Amino acid sequence: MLSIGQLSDKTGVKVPTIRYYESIGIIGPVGRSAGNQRRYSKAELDRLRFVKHARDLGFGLDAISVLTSLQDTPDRSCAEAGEIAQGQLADVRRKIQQLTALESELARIAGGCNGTGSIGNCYVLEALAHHALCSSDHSNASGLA
Amino acid sequence: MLSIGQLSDKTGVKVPTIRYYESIGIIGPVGRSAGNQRRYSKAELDRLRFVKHARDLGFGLDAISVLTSLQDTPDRSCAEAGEIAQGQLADVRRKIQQLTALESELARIAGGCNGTGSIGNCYVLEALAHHALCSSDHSNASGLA
DNA sequence: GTAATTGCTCTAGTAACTAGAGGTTCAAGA
DNA sequence: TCTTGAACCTCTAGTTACTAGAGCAATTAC
Repeated sequence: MLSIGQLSDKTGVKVPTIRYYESIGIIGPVGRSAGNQRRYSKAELDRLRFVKHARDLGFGLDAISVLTSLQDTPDRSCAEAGEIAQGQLADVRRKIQQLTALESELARIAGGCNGTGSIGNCYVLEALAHHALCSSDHSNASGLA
Repeated sequence: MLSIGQLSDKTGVKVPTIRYYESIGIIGPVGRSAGNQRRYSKAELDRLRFVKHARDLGFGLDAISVLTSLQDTPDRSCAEAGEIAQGQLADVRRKIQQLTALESELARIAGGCNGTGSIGNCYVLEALAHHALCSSDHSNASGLA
């Protein structure tokens, strides 16, 4: 049996995060020691590793909830799991596209400043003030950074 | 003079967001009508457009605060504005790199499921359970999606 | 046995908004 | 002028996925 600190070391998930996951039901409540401290078994270690891996791959906690609940019903079709993964892949691809557009815009804006001018005629501030100077349309791209 | 709704229409920034920006000082408090409703001038329209454009480019509100305060001191060097833009560019490039690594991993995982199997031997769930199946190291990539 | 570490619960804070309640003001038509 | 409906006001709370801190209890190593 592992303490919460040992579980944290083995998974790379921080202790407060583990407690947070328990509080929102991502991982179940777990047995306690005589002194009320959490004790984790191998099965719970595996589940947390699953959660960690999925988080690292960018899955939201809601999606992870669905995936873990799917694991508990081995007879159902795996189509749902496939769809979630496909959705996540589509998300990532969309974000890459938007970020790539932003990158070229930002490179142009940042490249226009050599640091020697004064604010009064700063290209960076000019460019930020006037969308017309932009080549691509990056509206609705917020929430990416 | 514009009402908050007209300002919203002209900038694409939603009404509650404008009030939120005012509450945190991103845009200043503004004149009011006899009935206590906000009234905006051309200068305030310009400032909100600047904020919107910078947000669309992924700048955080903290960075935007610095940039707008720079605008008010036209004599200072523009090096600071340049650094902020370079920092944002570096951020975007780092995110693109991480997302690209995630993309190939996810494509492999999602591609392993044709939706016809059952959960018991689902490749998606297998792959999520075992980091060892991954070719790249995507740890610490969370917070991207 | 004692000291250091680790654990416990609870509250509040982060970014950047969004949603809703409950009430007021404005603009246009009758 | 009156009325109606849209737009406005403030305030609180919720969102995602955690993180930080207070104040106290349990465990572990020496």
